[in-house]
Amino acid sequence: MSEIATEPRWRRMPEERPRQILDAALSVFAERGLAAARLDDIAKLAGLSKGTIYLYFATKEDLFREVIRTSVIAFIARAEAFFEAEPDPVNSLNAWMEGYWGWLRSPVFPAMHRLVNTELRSFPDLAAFYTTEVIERAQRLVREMLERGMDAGYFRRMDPQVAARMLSSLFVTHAMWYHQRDCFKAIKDVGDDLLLTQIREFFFNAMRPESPAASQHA
Amino acid sequence: MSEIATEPRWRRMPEERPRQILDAALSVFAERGLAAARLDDIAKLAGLSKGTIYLYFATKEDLFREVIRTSVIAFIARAEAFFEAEPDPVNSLNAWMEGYWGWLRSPVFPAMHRLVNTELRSFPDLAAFYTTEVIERAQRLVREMLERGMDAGYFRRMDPQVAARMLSSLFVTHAMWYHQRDCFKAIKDVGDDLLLTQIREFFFNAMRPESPAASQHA
DNA sequence: CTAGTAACTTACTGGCCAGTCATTAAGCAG
DNA sequence: CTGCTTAATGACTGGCCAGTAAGTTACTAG
Repeated sequence: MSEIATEPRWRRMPEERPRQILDAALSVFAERGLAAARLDDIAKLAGLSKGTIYLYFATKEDLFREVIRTSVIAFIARAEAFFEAEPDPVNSLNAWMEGYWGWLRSPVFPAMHRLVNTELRSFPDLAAFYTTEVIERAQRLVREMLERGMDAGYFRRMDPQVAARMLSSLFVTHAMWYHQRDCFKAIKDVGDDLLLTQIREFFFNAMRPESPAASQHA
Repeated sequence: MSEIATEPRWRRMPEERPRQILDAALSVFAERGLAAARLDDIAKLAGLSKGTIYLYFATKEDLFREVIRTSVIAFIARAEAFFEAEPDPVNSLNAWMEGYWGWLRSPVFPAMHRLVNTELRSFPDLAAFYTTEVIERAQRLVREMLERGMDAGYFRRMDPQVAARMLSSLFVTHAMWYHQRDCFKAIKDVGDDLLLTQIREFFFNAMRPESPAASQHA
């Protein structure tokens, strides 16, 4: 009798729930992995109860699948936006690096990477989709930028496919380390931007044209 | 009374047990991951009972620690010993690359990498162990080789820590792709040795001195 | 104000599995 | 053969957590 009913203990938000759950799930999956993620933790982070999750998703794996699917779609949309930008190879490559690095640092990537590396065999449909629609598409674009850079004399001549692979290699690993900075102390003290700069400079150094006078070591 | 006692139901083999358990554990950890690995499965594969494992290892994590120690640290220790014996930076670096690449292609690595990327966050003490005993030790070794190479003028001057990180980055990612060749078609057609050559050449190109004329700095 | 119902919660269940311990049996010494 | 030591077993326990369902509350139409 004393208290006025100010706030209800919970609200009905059937429209917003799926989005809230997916966001929380992504966060928890990214941090803990699929097996170690607790649905109670996801519920708590989303500000609702575990039972509510089961109103919108049938099982834990179903939820995981949906998280990945929506994240991939978001990534592709963003990547395509980058690709429409510059025709200049160095500018577009720099823009791509910046955008790629931004995406890699988002919580989407570690979950994605985990799926690819560990849980791929459980989701064959997602595996095929990811390979053709994400990896090969991105690789082709980078390769084209590098080829133009070689034609312009900005980069040394080498197999552009290999060069694109090397660039991806550097980015992917550094992104994984970035997401585990507390474990990998070598990364911990290095700022996000500096990390990108280091990768870029290392890559550009590897790609810089030969000096007129050739020098070799045994 | 009918059967002649031919074989005992089990034998005493206190010397062989640890080795058997570690082998089985590596195999199961590789296939299922740390959290999903069942000690009963490990016991079954090793041909003994779960209780026996606890005669030799205190906990599951302890077993994992020992698996890591025997499979990885032995490799690093060998490399360190080799590095002591071979003072020439380029020779020792080439030897390191060859040995590293060989180890990365063994089934030990994907298991290790998977565990580190997906599950180590859930086991902080294991993470700390892995960081200090594996990563930092290997990184220090590579860094010292690179520093000597810079001092000798073989490599351009740059932060040796960063250079070591870049080298690791290239190797780790390529190893993962190598182990998933059927998914990553970019790697599929490239032979093992060629892959190593590509990585080595890319890295040496990134590290080659700015100007060949000015490579006599001590 | 009052049902009615859809959204949400909470307390519970059942299965799984790391770790334990009382028991069994291999191997050996005398 | 006998008795002792200890390697090894396997049934058991206790806790954790995905998934469930009965109960509760917010909202709404009349």
